[in-house]
Amino acid sequence: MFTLNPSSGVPIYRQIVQQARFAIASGRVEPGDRLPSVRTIATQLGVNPMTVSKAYSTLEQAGVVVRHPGIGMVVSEAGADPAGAIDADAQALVATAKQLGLSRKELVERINQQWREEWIDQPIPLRRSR
Amino acid sequence: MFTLNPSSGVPIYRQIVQQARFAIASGRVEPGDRLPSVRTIATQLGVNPMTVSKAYSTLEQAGVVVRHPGIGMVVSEAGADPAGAIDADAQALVATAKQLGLSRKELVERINQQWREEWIDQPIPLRRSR
DNA sequence: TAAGTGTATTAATTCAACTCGTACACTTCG
DNA sequence: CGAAGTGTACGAGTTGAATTAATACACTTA
Repeated sequence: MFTLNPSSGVPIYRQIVQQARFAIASGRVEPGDRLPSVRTIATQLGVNPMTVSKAYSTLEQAGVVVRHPGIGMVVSEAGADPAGAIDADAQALVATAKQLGLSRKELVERINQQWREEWIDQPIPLRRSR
Repeated sequence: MFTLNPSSGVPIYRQIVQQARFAIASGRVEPGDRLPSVRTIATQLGVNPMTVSKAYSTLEQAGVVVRHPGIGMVVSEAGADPAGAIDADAQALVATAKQLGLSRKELVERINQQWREEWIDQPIPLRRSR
């Protein structure tokens, strides 16, 4: 379920978080489903269980999964909504914009402009099952 | 023109950048105006000229000011547009959104929602002249 | 009770960010 | 030209957060 890209420079636990999020956003994993156990992933990837745990904690804090003691991490209903994943970034952006006296309209305009631009590098090479 | 807040934890050069930006956004400094020289500010704040230079380089890269060799840093026309100050944040947000498969419309929707919400704490205690 | 969950604690390491000292290239202006 | 003013390249020191790991623990299930 998870694959590491050691040369990417992206921390292991972040790669796990992103791949889990993507698996959910793409519908490959649905609300109510269990994510693989910490030790399963740790063994598979050859990393420490704590590293996986940190990834799971991050997901839990983001509301993507719910911890079920003795059972594992289960994808929450709200977790299926990818919009929640960007709330932190969005909040920071809006705060800065307000501080600078930008109007809501101007901010949205800026977002639209950014949307159109091309990207230099993709964050993580994900292989979509197709 | 500039004041440091040592206990804020915000790096010196960033404080300079932000205060300069705000001075411009508020109209206290206008396009065509010169910013104080590196050494003037360095002496005033008791920091190294290079630290101030780093702040100025940041502003130049952001298009807020233009370097005039032998003269100093001059506020550019485009620099008066505060929208440029949020480009970095906006870019990060858009990148995340795209990666998660959000549509442009959904992203904007989220921004609008954030805009309406109240804030727990203001990022920087700024005294608006009123 | 045995085997499975996730995690608190602690420590080692790494790495980027930040700041500074110094010397330099450059432009202006008398 | 030369003095006095611009900003900066280069190198080094320090610090602090982020990352990962080893180990032992609390908990639930069956």
